[in-house]
Amino acid sequence: MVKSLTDIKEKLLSANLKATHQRLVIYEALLQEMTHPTVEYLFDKVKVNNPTISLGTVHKTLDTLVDAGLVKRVSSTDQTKRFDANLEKHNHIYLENSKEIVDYHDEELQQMVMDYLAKKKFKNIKIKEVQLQINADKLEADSAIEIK
Amino acid sequence: MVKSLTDIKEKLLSANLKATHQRLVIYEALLQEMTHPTVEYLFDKVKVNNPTISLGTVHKTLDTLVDAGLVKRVSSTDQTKRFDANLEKHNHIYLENSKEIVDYHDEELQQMVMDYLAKKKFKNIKIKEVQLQINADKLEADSAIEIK
DNA sequence: GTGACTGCAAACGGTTTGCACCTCA
DNA sequence: TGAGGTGCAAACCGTTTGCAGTCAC
Repeated sequence: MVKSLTDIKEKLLSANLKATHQRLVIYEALLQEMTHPTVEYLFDKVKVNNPTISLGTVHKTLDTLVDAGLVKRVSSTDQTKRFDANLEKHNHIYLENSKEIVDYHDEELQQMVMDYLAKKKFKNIKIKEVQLQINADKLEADSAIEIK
Repeated sequence: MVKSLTDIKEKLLSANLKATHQRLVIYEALLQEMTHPTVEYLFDKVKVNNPTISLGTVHKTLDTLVDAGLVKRVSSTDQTKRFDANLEKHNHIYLENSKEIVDYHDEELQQMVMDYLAKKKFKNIKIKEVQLQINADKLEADSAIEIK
């Protein structure tokens, strides 16, 4: 899942983007994140090894990556932008008591819901994708979550 | 679904909130909305008949209503707060091009997904509810959305 | 009457913009 | 070398805050 710098450079070039140092490190930083970081968070992370990078550049770069389809914006309840480098369709399990957010991949479920919705007659809208938000409680405080 | 002013007053009082004129009209305006309006939108709507109301009051009132559990905040991809007076379990259709968020009730779908998930062996978590996020585009700019 | 609420205006904070300089292809 | 990217600082805009005046109970 984690890509090498060469792979990332490849990705950028094939999206017709110049593979600048800033884009490389920002994209790399986002790929390493399992959570859905804010711009500020990525800025702080990247600044450690790239002290001259500017916050505006991080904003612009992330917007560029989203436009290029390399990265997604996720919706959130705070007013800050959050990003996700995981392009695979996946669902989120919100563990309310432990406040964790776990990814849940399930191709079959995805397909089942899409098929169901396709049969409904939705007028005037074109469905692009569905994402399930599962609210749950973790039963044993310190145990790992096992899915499937 | 749309409540009378007396009902709304009742609601406010039973939540230990003073039933001020501003709260009444803001809550009423939100209850009438199907598309999860922003603060600005509600402000403009309410200002027509209440020209002296202030934007800050709309912000404070909506926060108060959320704290009291009368209203929900919905997550969105823009940076503005959006609200929902519908407390029933339901799914959201995010219309990406028009930036609207529309409710989608579907008991059958809800049940189908819950049944599917019940068959999976989730270790260590207890599923409480599922909510579907449907990303879509509106096909005709000024048309109403018709579902089912 | 009093504590809570409103309206106003200033402050705040994340995002965007404009522009001179720089750099990748 | 030139088109496009970066860094910086100012502008922007939705939200929050502080406070004097007002209102619901």
